[in-house]
Amino acid sequence: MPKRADLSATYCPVGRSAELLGDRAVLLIVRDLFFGNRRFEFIAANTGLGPQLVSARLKLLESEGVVERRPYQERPVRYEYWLTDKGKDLFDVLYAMRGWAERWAYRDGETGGGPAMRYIHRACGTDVGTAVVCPGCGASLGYGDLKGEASPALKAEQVRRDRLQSPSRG
Amino acid sequence: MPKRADLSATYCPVGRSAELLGDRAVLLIVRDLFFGNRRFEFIAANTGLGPQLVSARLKLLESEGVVERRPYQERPVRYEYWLTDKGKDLFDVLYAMRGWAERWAYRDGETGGGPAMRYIHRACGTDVGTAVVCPGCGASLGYGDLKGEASPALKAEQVRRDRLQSPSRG
DNA sequence: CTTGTCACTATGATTATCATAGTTACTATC
DNA sequence: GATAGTAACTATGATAATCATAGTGACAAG
Repeated sequence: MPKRADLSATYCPVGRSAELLGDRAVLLIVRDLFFGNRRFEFIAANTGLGPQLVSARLKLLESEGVVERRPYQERPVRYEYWLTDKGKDLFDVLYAMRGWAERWAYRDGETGGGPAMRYIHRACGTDVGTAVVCPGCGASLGYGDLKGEASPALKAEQVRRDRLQSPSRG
Repeated sequence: MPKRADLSATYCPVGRSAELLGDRAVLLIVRDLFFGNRRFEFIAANTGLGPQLVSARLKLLESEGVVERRPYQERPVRYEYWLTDKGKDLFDVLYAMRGWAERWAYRDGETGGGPAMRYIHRACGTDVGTAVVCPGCGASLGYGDLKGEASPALKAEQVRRDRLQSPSRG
């Protein structure tokens, strides 16, 4: 395709977000980073995206200040990708996307009765469903307030990263 | 590019949403529909997208049950596009995107001091800023609870649809 | 000195997107 | 009644993004 039109030259805030977030690869990578999946190879494996796409998008996200590259070892130098504050602030967007999908994107019983991903309010232990305000205690819910638990179906499909993320538990 | 990988075959709710929402054109079109911009030509003009893209995406959105096509006149038959309940439920996602952009995507003073788009809680009149819970009365905020007001900068750039949307006020 | 790990880059085929122009089905004006 | 709108699209060709697959560089371990 010809160079895609630059839509960031708008005053509309949705338009500005869309320039970055209107991209499957970006969304999936950011999702994985929220899940604690920080290594290049695992991001590529878990998202199903090719390495060039992952590489290109991580560079884009870094240049946008959403992601930060940090070496986690020398000899050989290897990098991990971490969300910055600007990146962590995308939680609301992904959480809203998740809520919409839970309500509309599954056939009945597809996930075995419950949601594909359950969220528990850490402070009071309530299962929040797809709410943005805790139905138990009324607190508003942001990044860090929630503990996610994937359903068995979702867990089964996620790339196992036990080996690398917890090398001592082998 | 080769046929893009189908990522909807996942149990991850963000992945399922991303299949539809990870697309600039989809986001911009849905935004315009929320703004009440329901005609093909105006959507194309206001989003800056070409007619083939708008056509293709509207068909996709219709097949996904997000958008509904309704004739607004016979002779010749002309259609408008309306959000279904499933489509209206995307409000939270776009509102979260807007909030993120307001906080991160503008240089200081770019919009003349305030946000690019101001939202007022209809029930109590409070300017909600980028909150998901009204800072005035504590109610949670969804589609219909808010009244949006574009900043002068944003207004100036939007396609004027006064003529067609209110034909009587000429 | 061969194998393995991890973070990438290179290549070629395929397809989505863009800009521009054209089509269809009418109404309104000259 | 021929021409000029209007609105919702479709057709065409150029270009660039994406995919699958393979390869590279830097090092560690056996």
